[in-house]
Amino acid sequence: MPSEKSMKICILDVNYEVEERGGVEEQVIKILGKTKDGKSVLVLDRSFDPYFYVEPKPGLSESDIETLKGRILELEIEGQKPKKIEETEKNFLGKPVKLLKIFINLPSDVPKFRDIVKDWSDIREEYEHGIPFYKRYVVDRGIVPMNWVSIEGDVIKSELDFDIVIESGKGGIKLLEDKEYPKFNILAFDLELIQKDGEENIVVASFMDNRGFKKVIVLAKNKVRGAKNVLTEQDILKEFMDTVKKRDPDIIVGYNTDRFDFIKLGESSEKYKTPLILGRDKKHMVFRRRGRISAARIGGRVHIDLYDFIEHILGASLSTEVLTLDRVAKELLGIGKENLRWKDIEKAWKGREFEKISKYCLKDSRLTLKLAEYILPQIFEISRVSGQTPFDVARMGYSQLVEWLLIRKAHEENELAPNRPKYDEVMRRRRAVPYIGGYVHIPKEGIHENIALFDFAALYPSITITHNISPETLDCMCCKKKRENKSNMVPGQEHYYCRRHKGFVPKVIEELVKKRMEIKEKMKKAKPNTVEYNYLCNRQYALKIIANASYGYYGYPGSRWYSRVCAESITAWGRMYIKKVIGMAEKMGYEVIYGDTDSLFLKVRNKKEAKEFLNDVNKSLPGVMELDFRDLYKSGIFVLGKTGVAAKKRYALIDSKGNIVIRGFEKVRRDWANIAKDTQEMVLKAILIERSPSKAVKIVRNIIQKLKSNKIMMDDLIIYTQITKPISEYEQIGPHVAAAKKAVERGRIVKEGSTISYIITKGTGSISSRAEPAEDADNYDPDYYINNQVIPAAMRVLAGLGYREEDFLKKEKIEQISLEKYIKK
DNA sequence: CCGCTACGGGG
DNA sequence: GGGTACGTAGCGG
Repeated sequence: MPSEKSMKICILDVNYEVEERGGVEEQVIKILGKTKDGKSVLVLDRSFDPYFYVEPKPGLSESDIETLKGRILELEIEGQKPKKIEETEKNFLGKPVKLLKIFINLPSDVPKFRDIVKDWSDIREEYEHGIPFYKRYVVDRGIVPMNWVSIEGDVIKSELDFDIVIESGKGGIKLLEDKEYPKFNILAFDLELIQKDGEENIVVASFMDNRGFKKVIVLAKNKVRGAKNVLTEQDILKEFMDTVKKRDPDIIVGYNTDRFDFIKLGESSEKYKTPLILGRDKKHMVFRRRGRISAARIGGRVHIDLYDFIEHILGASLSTEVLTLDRVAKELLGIGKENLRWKDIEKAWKGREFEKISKYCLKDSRLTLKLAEYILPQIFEISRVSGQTPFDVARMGYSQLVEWLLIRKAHEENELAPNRPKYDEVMRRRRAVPYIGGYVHIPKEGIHENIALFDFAALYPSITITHNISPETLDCMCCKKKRENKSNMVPGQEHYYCRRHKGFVPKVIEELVKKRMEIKEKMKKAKPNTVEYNYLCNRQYALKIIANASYGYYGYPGSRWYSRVCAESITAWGRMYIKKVIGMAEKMGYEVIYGDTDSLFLKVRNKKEAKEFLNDVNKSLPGVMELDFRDLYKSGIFVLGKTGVAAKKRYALIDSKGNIVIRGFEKVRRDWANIAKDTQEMVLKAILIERSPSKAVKIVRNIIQKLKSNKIMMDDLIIYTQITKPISEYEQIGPHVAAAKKAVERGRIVKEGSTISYIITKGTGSISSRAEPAEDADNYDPDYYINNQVIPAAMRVLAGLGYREEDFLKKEKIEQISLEKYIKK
């Protein structure tokens, strides 16, 4: 007997499924929640129907509209007819539009009905047909994930692994004020795999959760200290599922688990015909396709791949440019991985050092858990601001976050969301001539001392708000006649923005910026490192990143609210403001070392001078525009990126605490030989730590000499590249393909997915023709490694110090370049 | 110059 | 599955 009940839950996830009930297919919304006392709750809601809009051709008479409605209602697809039609009116980019809202029985039928009506002559356009059903649901019902709701409904009996399953319906779910989160069970895991006989097997799995639990499962005949040993890979799989079930996590976290660990678990499950059941719904894990990456979904739990979030969102604000678990954990937590290289894991495994690998694996789970405890609160706050589930937030880019927020706000404001651009339109936008971006004050190259960094707080959002930049306020008719536009003309352009009506996008952004200012005020009163302070900090971070992304969204080719003119207007005003500040600095006699878009580096004598400058500037800035002082750096080098063309952000600084801040130098990828990676690292260190460009040059010359005289180990010359399709399918024979073909001719197996290692050897012809599998190569081409590997890697750093390629190649001694030359006194 | 191909994270 | 969502760089031709 179902019993009626009311409860409060914090919503962790929303999803939907199609179920068969009495021979009829029916969609059901599934909400995952958590009560304050730690119970897992599944809420079922069958009261929401999918729909989309069509806009009849303007000018149709009322009877024409009635006929149209009748024709739509008579449509039939596989026995299904539209449920009903409502007439409604919404605003589309500032103008009212009459619409028909067509309700459909099944979510997957929406595109089918839309496909039929899209060619009808009495229909002008269809809208909001591409919005996933569960997203439609949360927007329309005003539900915000990671917030508390009250649920009225019937508790039902269930075989599933939830503490409570409840059926609710329309009006049964109400949003409450946000409060502290309940305590979630968070389980981190990691796998180790070993390749043997061309096959990859899971050999170790480790877990750690936020309730003091840890576990390692190892494939080994004998007992391994600190681990549970099992005899087969299938046993690892079973033990893995058992552990998840017993620990019953709300959130499962890992690092790169969408693209690695869950794929491997899935393959293993297939190999042993063992269904991979990890969810409270007792169903098999599924991959949900999301463009380039598929996301592993586990029913009734939230799988968060921290790497996905770091790659899309957090990475931009880290100083490391390499987003490995080791580097990210070092930067955020101050602890890195066990010092064990990839190849060493294999060696350790072959050497039967099971304990060593267990420890290594468990350390990764620990780092992942600690990282999750740091990062999840950020994801949760972004969920609250954007209205998207943590599962989606962790996998979205900046543009998607802005887009879904705008879609939600559009619904609240009775605005129609513009359609996504079609593929051809995206391509057209992508190919369009780039517009002028931020202003770059060409760096004074070399080494400088005492540099103060200033930047505008949220320059582009402030401009968007101050100048009311929105597609529907652009060159509006209402201001044209009255000539009110004069006060809001884009610098250097013939466009203006409305001064009478607030635009949709600026309104949304202003709300974010105002909320952030309130939070910033609260933060001043709160004690650092308390729960309250950290929460405020994460909330302001969420508000900041979404507000800051709004400019990029106007110019993002896939954008629904794409407006190249708006994007151009924002950068035009941005250039005006930064130039104004640079002009002021110069007038006051400061040397401007470098400036880019919203920031500038000034040479100052001390902090006091920097603060005085800041005060003077801020007195002169209008409205919400504000310059901030970031830090005073002891020294730094500035480098022009690509010479001639756009100057890139490349600089390295030593801050007041002695930390090195590097921008734009790193990133030599794995398809480069070790010799190139190592040379670049040595060059950077010589400059930043020893502050000796001449030593850096000597290092490069030294490596080149060694390459020429055959003194470099072959191992350091190997280039690793993956073969991503069957070899016969390659149209272009790059070096890695040529090497793979040779390996195959010699009887070795190179499949799709193998990584081929090769060396470029001496001889004539193209680079490809001289690529030999590493194990067959008995010589190497010094010129290739000098010109295509070592010099380009070193030049990334040294180009800015005035060196040219020839300087490394000259036979004669290069003139001594002293450090003094680069230090501005 | 264009178009194809790969990387990223993980092991 | 109301699905098909990156940005950049090297190399061959």
